[in-house]
Amino acid sequence: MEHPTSGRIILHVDMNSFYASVEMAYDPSLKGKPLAIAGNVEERKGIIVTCSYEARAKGVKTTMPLWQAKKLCPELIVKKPNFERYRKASRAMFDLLRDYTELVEPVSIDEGYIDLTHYQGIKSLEIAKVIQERLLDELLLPCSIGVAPNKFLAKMASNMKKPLGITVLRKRELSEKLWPLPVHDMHGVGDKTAEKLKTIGVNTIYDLAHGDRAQLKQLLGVNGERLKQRANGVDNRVVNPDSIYDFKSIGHSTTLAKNTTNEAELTEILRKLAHSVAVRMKRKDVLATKIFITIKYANLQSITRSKKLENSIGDVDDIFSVAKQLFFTHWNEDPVRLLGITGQDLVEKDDAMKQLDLFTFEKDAKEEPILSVIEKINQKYGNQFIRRGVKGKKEEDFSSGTSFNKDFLLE
DNA sequence: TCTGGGGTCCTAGGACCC
DNA sequence: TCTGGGGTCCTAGGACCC
Repeated sequence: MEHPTSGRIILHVDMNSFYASVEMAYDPSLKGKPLAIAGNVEERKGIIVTCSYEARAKGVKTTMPLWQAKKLCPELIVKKPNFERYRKASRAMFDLLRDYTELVEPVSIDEGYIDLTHYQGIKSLEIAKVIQERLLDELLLPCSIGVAPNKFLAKMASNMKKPLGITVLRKRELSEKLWPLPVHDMHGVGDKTAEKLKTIGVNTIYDLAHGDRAQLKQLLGVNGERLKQRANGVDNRVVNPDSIYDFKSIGHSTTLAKNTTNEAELTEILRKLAHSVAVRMKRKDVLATKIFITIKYANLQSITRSKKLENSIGDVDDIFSVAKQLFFTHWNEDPVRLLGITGQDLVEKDDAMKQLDLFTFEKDAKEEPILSVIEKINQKYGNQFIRRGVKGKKEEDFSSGTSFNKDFLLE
């Protein structure tokens, strides 16, 4: 019998500067200009979330404070994020991918894996080209695609040519295409891990691929062994279209306009956060068995404190009461910069009533006065871009607005 | 002159149990 | 009459990703 994870063909589709591209699709006059999406600078949330390639050319980067970006690029056009738009564009994109296979796994709002192993007739590279062209022609959205025998290599491949690249990464090409890269470029290796690896002389992916297994395990735990495997092109994770239904926590947090020690103010923020969490839990028909709070102080140090509950809860008042108790037990009375509440260990409240957030009407979402990308496309091409749903559930009108469980993930 | 908000997975120590 | 060894649960925190 064939091994389920051998000889596969996996594509990783990664949208290029997604939020900025969606804004350009809405307003073509923005095309070719340095554009950044950033939060509210008055409320200290003015960091760059995404920016166009024209802005990147001037040195503007994700997470950079707005003032710094403007210094580098005075003509920078700045827009606040419009998540409703991005979710619509995201759905259109995944629907387009589902024209080729049901084996589509969204990993965030703007990227996903598809498994073409059993695709009949056409070469995978040809399909990648068609997908890229269609996303650009029909949705006006550019993407990069990686084609490889597993998820890790597909992810690394999609990253190799941006924007609008297609990269095929075969096992036999590892030494030439993957191994020369610095180990920090690997998906799963951040600053801390790269720093640790440096101490044992691992600087490139080649070094990691040939590193001592026991030494890596001692340094990084199970992650060390896994990273070595990945560096050698081994990754057996399957493409799972149902992973979007699998959520483990629901949380909200907010950076305050000003640091504060005012108890009434802090209590009020906790109440609002509890409300947001409760609304989303209710929408997904789940209850939480564990409540977490996050407190970030002025020095940017944050702490989390949690409470495991006897009975799972979902009601605003219950969430608020647990969060408030946690906060006033653990708060050191220093000025607070950020507060967050998260519900974890989620259980289904009522299976029969369960509604998947992906297809749920969002009552509090504002209607958009201007036409969405999808609506524009549908006017132009007819309704061919509203496609079948997942698991036989009927789709609702796009204009109603939709939510996506990995909705606020960034680029 | 500064660092958002949404997540996932892993580790580690202490309590507790057999 | 001097301290095994395996397991689970709870809590806190680190690292990483988009």
